[in-house]
Amino acid sequence: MDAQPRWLDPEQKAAWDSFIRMQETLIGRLSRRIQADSSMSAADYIVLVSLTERGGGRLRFLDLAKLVEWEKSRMSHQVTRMAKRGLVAREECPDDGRGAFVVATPAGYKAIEEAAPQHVEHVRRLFVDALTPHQLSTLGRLSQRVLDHMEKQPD
Amino acid sequence: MDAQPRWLDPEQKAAWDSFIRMQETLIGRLSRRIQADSSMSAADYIVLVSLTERGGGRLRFLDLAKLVEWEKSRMSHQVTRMAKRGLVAREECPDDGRGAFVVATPAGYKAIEEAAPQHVEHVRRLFVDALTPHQLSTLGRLSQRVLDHMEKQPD
DNA sequence: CCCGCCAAGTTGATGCATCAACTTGATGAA
DNA sequence: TTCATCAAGTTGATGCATCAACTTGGCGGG
Repeated sequence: MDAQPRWLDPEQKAAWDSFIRMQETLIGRLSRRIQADSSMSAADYIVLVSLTERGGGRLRFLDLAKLVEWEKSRMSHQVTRMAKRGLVAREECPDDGRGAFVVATPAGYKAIEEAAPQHVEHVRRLFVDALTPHQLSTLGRLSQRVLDHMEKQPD
Repeated sequence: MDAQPRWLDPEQKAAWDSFIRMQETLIGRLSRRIQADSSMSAADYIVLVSLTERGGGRLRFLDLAKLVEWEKSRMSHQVTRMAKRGLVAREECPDDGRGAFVVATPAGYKAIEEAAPQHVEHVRRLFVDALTPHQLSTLGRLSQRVLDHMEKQPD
């Protein structure tokens, strides 16, 4: 009944395997580094970077969620945890009774300002420095191409 | 005191951002697909593939963990969950009283045999088909290069 | 006005990831 | 033999991710 599965050919499979292993290793090492260097999680880091650098330290809940491309539920749980640790605070929105702002606290600013340079160093050391500038830009271009392709595809 | 942080230059940052977004989107969509198609998690899938295709359906615990490059604790929890769902079973090791085998059950085989072709189709559709063969092999080569580089780096 | 609908955000349940602490069995040296 | 040590695997605690169900407030039409 079914068509034969169309497996990847050896070259395709090798490329896919390398990509997957690289990506897992890299992300794993970077997150563990963030944790160890700053006692923040990778999720904390992303949220604080977006909030402070792109949102000026204060954003509506859903704007923040869109910025990092997270579901609102994920963000809500995350903000709850971060608020418990004092990295951000929730504030009411006067314009919209349902709404909420997320605000970076001074401790949040301090944490991100300390963590960011270290994180960048690790990105450099593990990733950027592995490639020539030309190779790096090729990898970026190919990534963007895959992204563009995915956006045209159904889920 | 500290040296100025050496931020990424705009080209580097663009490449890094594209890579990160691509990788997150891709992995996210593929895992959700596996879940939806087969009611297995991505973790279940990886374990079953390794166990059946590379381990002949039966492996010592730590061999399996090494194969997928997981910590033993992670694998132990995962095997517990999978055993509860009937995908694998634990068996005692006669040679080594501490040891344990992990064995794929018939249900495990059935699950992976149904899931694998669909998964490959999604990898093709989202990733492989986004690139020309030449681009794909370039991406594979660059990934491998980053991997090799990371292996030489301390944690 | 009021009612249905939608938008914003929360909550609870479940599964996954990680770390540290623990148990138990193998092993080699005195 | 016996003891210290190490290897194999488990367990518990905690935080993160995802899904579905829920609450509350805004909004537009009758």
